[in-house]
Amino acid sequence: MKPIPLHERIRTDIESAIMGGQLRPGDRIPKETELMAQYGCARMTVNKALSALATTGMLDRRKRAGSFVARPRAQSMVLDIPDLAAAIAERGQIYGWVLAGRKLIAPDHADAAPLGAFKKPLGNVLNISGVHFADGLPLAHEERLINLTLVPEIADADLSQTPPGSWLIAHVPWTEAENRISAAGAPPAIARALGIARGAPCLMLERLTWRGPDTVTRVRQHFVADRYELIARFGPS
Amino acid sequence: MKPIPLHERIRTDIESAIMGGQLRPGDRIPKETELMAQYGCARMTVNKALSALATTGMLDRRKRAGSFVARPRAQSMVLDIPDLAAAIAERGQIYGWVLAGRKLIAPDHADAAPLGAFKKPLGNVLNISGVHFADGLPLAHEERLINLTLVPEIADADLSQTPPGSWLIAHVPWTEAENRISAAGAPPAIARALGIARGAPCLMLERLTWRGPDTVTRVRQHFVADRYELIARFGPS
DNA sequence: GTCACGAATATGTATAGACATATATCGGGT
DNA sequence: ACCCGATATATGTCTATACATATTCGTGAC
Repeated sequence: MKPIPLHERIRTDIESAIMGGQLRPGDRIPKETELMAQYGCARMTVNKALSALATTGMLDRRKRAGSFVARPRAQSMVLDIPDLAAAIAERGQIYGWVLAGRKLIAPDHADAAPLGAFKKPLGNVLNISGVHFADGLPLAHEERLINLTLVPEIADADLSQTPPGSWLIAHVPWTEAENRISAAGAPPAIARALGIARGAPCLMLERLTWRGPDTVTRVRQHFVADRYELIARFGPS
Repeated sequence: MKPIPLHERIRTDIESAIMGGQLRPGDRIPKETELMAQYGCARMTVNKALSALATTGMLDRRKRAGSFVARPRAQSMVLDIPDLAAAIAERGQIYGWVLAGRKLIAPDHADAAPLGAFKKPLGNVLNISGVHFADGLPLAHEERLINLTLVPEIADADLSQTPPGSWLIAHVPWTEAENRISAAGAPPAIARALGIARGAPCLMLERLTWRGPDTVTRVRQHFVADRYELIARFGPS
């Protein structure tokens, strides 16, 4: 039917032995030559399997000592932060975006500060704000700063049709990003835009995106509390 | 000085070409035989580099067609969800835990339902609630269900000293976990425990942990809004 | 023109061997 | 007892080769 590659079989064998508890953290697993004999294959094949497990952090390999089951490290999970338009469409709702504000900020203005952390010569900054809708209901307010020096083309984009996040994801590569996730009461202006009470609980997502040493954009999104959640998973998808 | 493995150099070369924008999504990269000539090495070495890039989702490889720079998929980031005790200690604060409630729930009770999703024979369930403190200030309320069938030893643990999360992370391996992150207004009981107003915004984290097909534990934490945030990063740490 | 089939091609998997490198262990000297 | 260096050992990297497999592409039949 489907011939599973041998190196993959070795990998999953060990993986499930760890998952199932037969191999516990700190335990030593058979050395490459032993597995090689056990599976009747070349060492490179075993090595490929074990190297893969090592890079995913499931094994700890030390020369001369052997390979050991890694102790449960910091619980790092994969968090999918999708493009909002795509995420809403995927869950079968109709996406909408209303541009509320668009203005240029001089590089020395206080509001532009978050983008200027690394490199001195900062050009003009574009400030965008608007609201994301799902099935006509306000879902999130977004306020964004965009470094025009790095992304001059966006000055010509029609951001009343395409939300800036979707535009950027399709046009600008980035090398590094940081998301801060917290909760906050809705500030008056945002509460008004979202049609909720002042101080009503919101999920706040703040993302900074860099390309090399330069900050590309910073976005701050306020989600209406019970209309959105982020999901982070770990394990066999 | 530092002999960097060749396959790693090839990998980082291509990686930075993508990051830097010289290679754009959809672009085709040189075929293995070309890179092999360019670096003067065997194909296996090139293959190792490209396979690694493919498994991290940076390349899209198709037989006969070639290797292509992957389009920016769902922006998946690494979210560190640390043990609270460790996280608070790390940021230089004094950690505290107060156990508020501890009771057994019969397997057929409605409250035990979240743990019984997969496998029928569910034993007793332990219900724990308490509050985490940082520097004496309430930080988070926690309510947890623990599957006693999988973790019978915890019945004897002193959970008034050690919070259940720290105990579990040290004693129980898990294979899969899911975190849901949202915002919510504090319910009355939790608001009272945290010393905040009813309905005050909270960051809510709900985590389900499995071992194989069995649910190990479910925890629901309410963080006081301005006292905690989660950070997810992507890129060169 | 279009559809089916075979050939060309890029990647996928695997092998057997070689040398490199880090380090745990064992001796030996003080 | 302690420190130090030699040695054995397990992994790390790389090569040259071989065959498998999935697609694309071109060719030819209809």
